[in-house]
Order: sequence, then structure tokens, then C-alpha cells
Amino acid sequence: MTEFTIGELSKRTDVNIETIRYYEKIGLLPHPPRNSSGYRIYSAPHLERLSFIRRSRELGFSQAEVRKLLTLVDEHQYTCAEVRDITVKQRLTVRNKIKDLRKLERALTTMIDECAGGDIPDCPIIDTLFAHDLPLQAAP
Amino acid sequence: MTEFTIGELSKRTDVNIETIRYYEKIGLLPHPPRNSSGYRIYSAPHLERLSFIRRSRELGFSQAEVRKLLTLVDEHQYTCAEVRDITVKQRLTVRNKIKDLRKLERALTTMIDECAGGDIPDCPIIDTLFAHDLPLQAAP
DNA sequence: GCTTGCGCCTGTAGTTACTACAGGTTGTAT
DNA sequence: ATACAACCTGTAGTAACTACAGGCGCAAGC
Repeated sequence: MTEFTIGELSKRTDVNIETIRYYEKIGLLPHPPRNSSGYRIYSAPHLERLSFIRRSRELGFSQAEVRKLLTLVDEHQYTCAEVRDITVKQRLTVRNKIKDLRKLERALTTMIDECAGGDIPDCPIIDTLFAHDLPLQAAP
Repeated sequence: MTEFTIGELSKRTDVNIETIRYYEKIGLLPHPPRNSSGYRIYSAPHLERLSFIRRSRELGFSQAEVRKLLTLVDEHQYTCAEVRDITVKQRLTVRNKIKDLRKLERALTTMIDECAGGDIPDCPIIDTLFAHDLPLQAAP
């Protein structure tokens, strides 16, 4: 089968039906042709494009970045350097997020370690939350 | 000054004015008294509570979790164990996020390393995005 | 005494990236 | 003939704010 409905496309790409229609609405996917009763009819190029979008999103690219990548591809004008640039930026974003989350994890661990966890109605965690500074970067 | 306006509170807690009003609307902050011209008038307890909220949010607790913590505090019924539990759960969430992001970072690095980044109108990154599987977990 | 301008007020809409209906048509299987 | 699944449109909801629009209150400068 070279043509298929939205349900098929959804199964093959593992993208929600509503999300597919949403991508069409915001212009990431082109309007597909319709059959006589108004059903969307897709074929291979749609599948490839949607897969591209899904994989980009899985890699954490924002919608704006995916759009940029798709535009580059559509224009057949992209250079390796441009694409690499977007990807490096994305890696930086990811790395910064990891850094932040590590800080968070350390702070939470500090708080958890200070807490005996017993039945008593008092808790150093609550005290810390009421305190004036977060243990985000522990004093040396 | 033991009483102050929303602007002052915003400055002292480093929380946006609109966010303060928003917290009031959703019930995280109590309705403060108003002066004769309808301005909100805050004092120390509001400041402490808002700081608590801000610090909790900085630690990545969701609004629901913050609400839970505040309820426990309000009821003066909380035990160390309950609070610790919420915090441990939050740490797990953070740890899982870190794991996911690390995977992402590895995938992006793989792609970047394969890309020379030159002026040529072809790019292994784009090829990867069009490919059928993401390099999310690199084959051994 | 008037006006400029800031800070406050309410209420609504926008953000990101979808997801979940409600209410209606079509296609397929028994 | 009648279920029932799959499709359609359009709107509203999610998290957690943020950004206006449009309008008072109040102090200072001319």
C-alpha cells in the first residue's frame, strides 16, 4: 500500500492522530490530499517528513528548531555547517539543563540526608524551605 | 516597615508581580488585606510563605507538590517522614530527567561528530533525522 | 491647579507542545 | 439493518506562568 489514512500514519510513526492534525494546522506537515469523503490520504513523503519531525522532537529540538531544520531541507539550500550549528546549540541547551538538574539533585540529597524521616512533627526539610537561602550551591 | 505593597514583596522575594497575583488566585497565597484604595498590603508572614513557594519551585517541586507541602505546614500535622517522602520522590523525578538528557546528549554528540560541518549542501545529521532509528542508545 | 508618570488594579489572552473531548459523518462487518 | 470503528471539525484543557489592555490613585514638577 503506497497510500494510507491518518490512523495508519499514526501507527507507522508512533505519533498521535491529534498530533498529526495539529502539525498540519501549524504548518509542519503539508495539507495532504483528501478522498471523496474528506479523509486525509497520506503517502511515503508524508511518512518521512513526520518521522523526521518525531525524531527531531525526541532529540529535544524545539518546534521552532524543527521548523528551521525543515525549512533548510525544503529549500535544499542547507549546508552542513548550518545544521551542525543548530545541533551544537541544542547540545548546549541539553548540557545546561543537566547541570541545573545536578545542582537540584545535590540540594535535594542534602535535605534528605539531614532528615531522619521519623514520626516527629518537625522536619529539617521544611526548615530549609523556610530558610533564606537554598542549598543550591553548598558552601565549602 | 512591617507592611508593604506588592511591588516591595516582588523585589524582596524576586518573584514577578503577576506571578504573586497568580499564586493568590490559585490559592497558594492567602488574600492579603487591602488599603483604602484597594492596594494589596503584605507583611512578614506573606513574605515567608512566598519565599517558601519560590524555593520549592526552584527545587523543581511541581505546583501540586508545593501545595501538598504547604497544606502539611498549614495543618501543623506533618511528620518528617511525609515531607521526606515527597522530597525523595522529587529527587527520583530529577534523576530520571538527568538520565534522559544524558541519552539525548550522547545522541547529539554522535551526530555532531559525524558531521564535518563544511560548506557542502549535504549533512549526516539530516540523514540521521531521516533515518529509521535514532541513535538514542548506540549499538555496542 | 494641572499634568506627567509610576505603581497599582482587574480581566483576558498568549506561551509550548500537545491532548482530550463533543458532536457529527463514513466505512466495514455481521 | 445495525453495530461499531475510524474519520471529520472545532473548541477547551494541561503546567505554570507572562504579557498585555484599559483604567484608578498618588506624588512631584511647572
